[in-house]
Amino acid sequence: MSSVKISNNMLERMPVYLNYLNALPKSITNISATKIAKALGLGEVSVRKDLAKVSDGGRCKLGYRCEDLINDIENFLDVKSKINAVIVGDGELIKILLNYQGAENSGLNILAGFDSSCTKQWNSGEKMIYPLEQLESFCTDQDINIGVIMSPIKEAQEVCDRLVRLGAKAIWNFTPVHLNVPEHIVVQSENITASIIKMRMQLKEKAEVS
Amino acid sequence: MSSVKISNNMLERMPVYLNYLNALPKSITNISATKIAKALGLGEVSVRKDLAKVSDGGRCKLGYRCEDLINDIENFLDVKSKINAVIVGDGELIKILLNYQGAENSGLNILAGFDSSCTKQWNSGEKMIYPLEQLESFCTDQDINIGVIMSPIKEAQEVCDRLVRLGAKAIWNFTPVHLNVPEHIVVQSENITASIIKMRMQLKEKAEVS
DNA sequence: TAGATTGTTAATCGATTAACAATC
DNA sequence: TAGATTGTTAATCGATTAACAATC
Repeated sequence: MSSVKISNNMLERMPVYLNYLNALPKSITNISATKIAKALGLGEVSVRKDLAKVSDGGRCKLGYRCEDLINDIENFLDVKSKINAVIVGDGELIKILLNYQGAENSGLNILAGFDSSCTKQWNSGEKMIYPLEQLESFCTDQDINIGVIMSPIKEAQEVCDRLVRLGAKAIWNFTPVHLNVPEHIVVQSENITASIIKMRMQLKEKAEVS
Repeated sequence: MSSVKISNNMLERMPVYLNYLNALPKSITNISATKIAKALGLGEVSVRKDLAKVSDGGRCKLGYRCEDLINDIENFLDVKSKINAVIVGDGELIKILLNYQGAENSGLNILAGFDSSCTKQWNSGEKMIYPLEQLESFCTDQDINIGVIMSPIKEAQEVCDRLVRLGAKAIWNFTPVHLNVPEHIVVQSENITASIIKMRMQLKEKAEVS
């Protein structure tokens, strides 16, 4: 079950709702789709449809109980079940993601980092960073679901191949490189450059209007 | 002119093309939409339409001259014209973006960083990081287009307000907070949590199929 | 001419929005 | 009852895909 069909767009809105709901003061116990829509600048009907997909706690006149809605969304997203990840890349970058609270909260359990330019293991806050050579020996004992790639461009594809070989089912790609993977592997690419360009184009459009 | 209408999706594909083309070996002088589509796992017709929107260099049988196509895309995206940005947030995070080459290449000219938890200015590689108090005095001399927010959640909205007051026309938001801004301000939010959840859901779907 | 390619026009698909009925 | 809200059905919009004509 749980096979409610969900669009990518809806999926991206879910964490936004969750974040908004969690930030509400404790004194607010009920919330309507209308209010959420207005607060987040979204379409009222979109929000209502989204919420209806993940919760049946909606009551006429009252809306949803905040607590229940948070729970329903979390259940739907299944953030409580942890999945394992390792990060490969530059030590400083790794350090930031390793200690990023949001990752934990989304159910991502980052086990360790691996830096190609480091020769000794070191402790970055709570988690360890090892030399890249140790990737294989570390992973064989572990069940790795997600491999995070923050490597230099030239190493990205090779690192990707290694992670896939070690059993990663998904690759979270922070490099601008297009990664070639077997068909059954999920690739999620973050594209900082595309974000900058999107902003620039929007700025330009607004400038043209005025 | 230049008012070719462009969808958000297309805009996101553009930097991907650019990156792919730039990575091609020098020996390849011509490339077809078909080949690009195959290499990047995109629809053939999509790519052809995208390219047709930004370039008229397509030749039957030959495709596009790589050099020309790169040029046409760059022109379309207008990455050569620089726009100014400042970053506010944690020093270590700032440092990474400050020295990120991709930002420069996309025409983003980051002037400086501002850290609420630092009391003295320091030099992070090429650029300076100042105490947050100095944001106003620094910006009044400068023409700021984009304000980048990497602050702790609690400070995000306040920092946003300050940046808007100082003339930022766009806010690049790396916090999970929904920012309230005047209507004419562009907000681009990066949502790490949404990315994790998207990956997780895709993994789950694949698991269900098999 | 045949084949590879471009670019366009029409068809399909999916997401958002509008309209409305149902309920407390 | 009136009003706020939910949730659904139909209409609109936009993007992708399919089919095809044009060209070198």
